[in-house]
Amino acid sequence: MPAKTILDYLKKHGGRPQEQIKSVKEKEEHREKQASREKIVSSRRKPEWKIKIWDLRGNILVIAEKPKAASKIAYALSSRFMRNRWKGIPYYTIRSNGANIIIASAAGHLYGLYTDKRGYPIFQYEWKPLYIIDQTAKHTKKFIELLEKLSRNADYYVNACDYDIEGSVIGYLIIKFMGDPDRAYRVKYSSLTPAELKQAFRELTGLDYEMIEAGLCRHELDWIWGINISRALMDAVRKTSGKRTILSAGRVQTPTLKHVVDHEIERNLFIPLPLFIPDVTIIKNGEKIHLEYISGSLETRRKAEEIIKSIKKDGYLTVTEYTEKTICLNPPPAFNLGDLQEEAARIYGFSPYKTQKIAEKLYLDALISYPRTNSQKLPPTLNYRGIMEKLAGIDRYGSLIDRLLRETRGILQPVQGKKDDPAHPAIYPTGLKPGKLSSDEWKIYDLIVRRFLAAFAEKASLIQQQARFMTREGYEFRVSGQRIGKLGWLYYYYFSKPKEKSIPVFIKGEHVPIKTARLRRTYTRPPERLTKIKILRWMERVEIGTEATRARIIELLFRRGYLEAKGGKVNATDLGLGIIEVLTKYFPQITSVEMTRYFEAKMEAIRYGRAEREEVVEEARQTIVKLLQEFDRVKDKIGYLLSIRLGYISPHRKCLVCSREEYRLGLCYYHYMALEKIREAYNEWNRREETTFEKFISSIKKLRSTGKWITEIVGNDEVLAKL
DNA sequence: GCAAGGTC
Repeated sequence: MPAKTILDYLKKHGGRPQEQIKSVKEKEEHREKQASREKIVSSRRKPEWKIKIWDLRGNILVIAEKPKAASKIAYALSSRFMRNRWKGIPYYTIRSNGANIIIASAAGHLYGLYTDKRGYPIFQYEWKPLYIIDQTAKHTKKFIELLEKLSRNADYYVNACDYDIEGSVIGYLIIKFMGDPDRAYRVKYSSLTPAELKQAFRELTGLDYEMIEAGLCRHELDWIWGINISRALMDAVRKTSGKRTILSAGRVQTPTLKHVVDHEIERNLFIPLPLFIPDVTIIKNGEKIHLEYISGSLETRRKAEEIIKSIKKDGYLTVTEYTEKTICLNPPPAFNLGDLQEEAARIYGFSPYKTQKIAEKLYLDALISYPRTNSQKLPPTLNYRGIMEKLAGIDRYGSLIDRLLRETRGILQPVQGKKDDPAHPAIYPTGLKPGKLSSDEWKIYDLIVRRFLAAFAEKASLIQQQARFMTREGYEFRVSGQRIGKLGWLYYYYFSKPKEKSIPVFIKGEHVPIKTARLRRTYTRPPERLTKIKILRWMERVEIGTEATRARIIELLFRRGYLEAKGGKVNATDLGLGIIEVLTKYFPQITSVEMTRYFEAKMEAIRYGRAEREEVVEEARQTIVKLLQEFDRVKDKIGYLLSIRLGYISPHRKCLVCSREEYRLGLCYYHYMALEKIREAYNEWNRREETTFEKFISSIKKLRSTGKWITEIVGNDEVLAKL
C-alpha cells in the first residue's frame, strides 16, 4: 500500500491498517483504541470524562511546550525512559506493555498567522509555520520536522503544553497540521513536579476546544486590528511623502505609548506653583535638628508668615510626644519576573529587557527555574534543603547558607507572596554550580539566590523614633529617626537595608529652644520622569501584555522611533505624539487598555459556550472596516501630519516656536496648550503670593521644573506678546 | 512589513 494511502487511512480511522493487525492481542488492543476514540468524541460534550495514558495502546505522541517540560514529563512518567536526539533536538520514549509513549516538544508557537496579500482592509490570513514567516524563528524548523516525523506513526496525541490558552493553541495547531485532533487528548497540570505530572497523566480529557477557540480568536483579533491599522498608517505616510517607513499599532503597544505620551504632555505643560514651608531648627544636646511642619507645606505666603511670627514670639517649642516603636519587616517573597526586573533596575540600572534576557540565559543553563512567571510562591514540593546544600558548594554562598540553616534550625519554610501564576512557581536557583558567568549575569544570579534565601530567613525589625512639638498657638512640628533592631533577612538580601538616622531622646513637656525659624519657599513638583521599569510596572498594573512580552514591547516602541531615552529616562518623540493624536481620533479603541478587557470578556464567553469565534471576529471586522473608511476620508491630512513628525516634509505653516504644523494663533497644538496653561497658572500663582504678571513669567522662566513647552513659550518674546 | 504570543 502506498504511503499516502496508509496516511489517509490512519487519519480517517486511527491506528494501523486492518490487514496489519495479526495477533489476537493486537486485535483486542485495536478494539480498545476504537472504544477510547468514541470516548474522545463524547468527551466534547462531557468534559468530566477522563482516561489514563496507561490505558492507551500503540504509539502515543506527547507534545510539550518546551524541551525542559518534555524532560520533566519523561522523568515523571517512568524511571526507564530512553533519551533520543534528532538533529540535536531531544525526545524521549517509554515502552510499557503494548504502548510506546514518545515525548517530544515544541518551542513555543511553531505556527503564526500569515497573509500574502498586500494592502488594507485585509481579513484573509492563515496559519503557517513560523520559520517560513519569520527569519528570526528559524530554530522552529527542526522542532516542526521532528514532530512531523514522530506524528506519522502516532496512534494518539496528547497535548501536554502549559495549561493555559496559548498552550492549548500551540498543541492544537501541531496536532491539527501533523496529526489528527480526533485522536488527541489534553493533559492538565499546574506545575512540573513529578507527583502532579503523574496524576495529571492519569486524567487525560479530550481536546479543550473551548480554550482552543478562545485562543485562536485572540490571535485573529490581534492580527486584524494590528495589521490593518499599521498598514493604514504606513500607507498614509507613503502617499504623502513617498517614503516607506515602518509604523505600527496594537492592542498592547498603543495603550503603552499613550501612557507615556500622556505623561509627557503633563510634564511638558507643568507650571510649578509656590509653596511655603516654616523652616525650624532647634538645639538639643548641642546638636542642631531640623524640624518638619506637620502638614508639610502651605499654599499661601500669608499663612506661613503668621506661623513663623508665632514661633519667634515664643522662642521655644514644647515636646508633646516622644515615641519609639518597633516595626516588623517581613521577608520579601521569592521573585516573579516583574519584581526581579524592578530590583535589577533599582540596584544596577538594568533595563527590564536586559534583565529578562539574562534570566532566560540562566534558565537555559539550568541555574534557575523558569523566569517568565508572575508567581511569588515557592512550591511546597520543592526540595529546599537539597537546593541549599548545593548552593553551599558555591564559594560566595557557603557561609551564608551555614548561617541560614543555623538561624532557622533547619526548618525551611519560605514566605509566600500574593501573586500567583497558573503554570509556574516563583523564580528560584536550582543549586547547579554556575560555570563562567559575565559580571552582569552574576548580578542577576546573585539577586535571585539572595532573594530565595531571604524568603526563609527571620523577620527583621526597625526601631522608629518620633518626636512631636507644638507652639503656644498650636502649630505642630515633628522629627523622626530610625535604626535597624534585628537584621534578620536583611543580612541575606541587603539591597533592602533601610537608611539609619537617629534622633536624641525627648521628654514630654520639655521646652526646646529655637535656633532658627525662617520661611522657605519651594514649588510643587512635576510628575516624575518615566523609566522603562516604571512603564513595565504600569503595564502589569493595568494587566496588558504578558511576562514574556512586556519588556519586548517597550523596546519595540523605541525601535519604531515613538520613544527615546536620555540617561535612563524615557520621553515620547514628536512621532510618538503624532501617532497618538491620529489613533485617538480615528481608532480610539486601540489606544485604550479597555480593548484588552474586551478581548478577555469575549474569550471568556467563547470558553463558556456563550459566543463563537467566527461571530466575534466578524464583529471586529465590521468595526475595523468602518473605521478604515473614516480614516481613508482624511488620509491626506493624516499623512501630512505624520510626515512632518517624521521630518519628511515641512509644514505649510510652521509653529512660531517649533517645527510642528500650526494649530492656532501661529502655534502648534502643544504650544497653544502651553499658552492657555500659562494664563490659568497666573491666577493661582497670584492667589498664593501677590505678584505681577511680569514677575510670574520671569520666575517660571528660571525654574528648572517648568515644563519644556512652557519654557519655550515664555522664552519667546514674540509669542509672549500674545498673552 | 505590520500584532501579540510562545520559547531557542
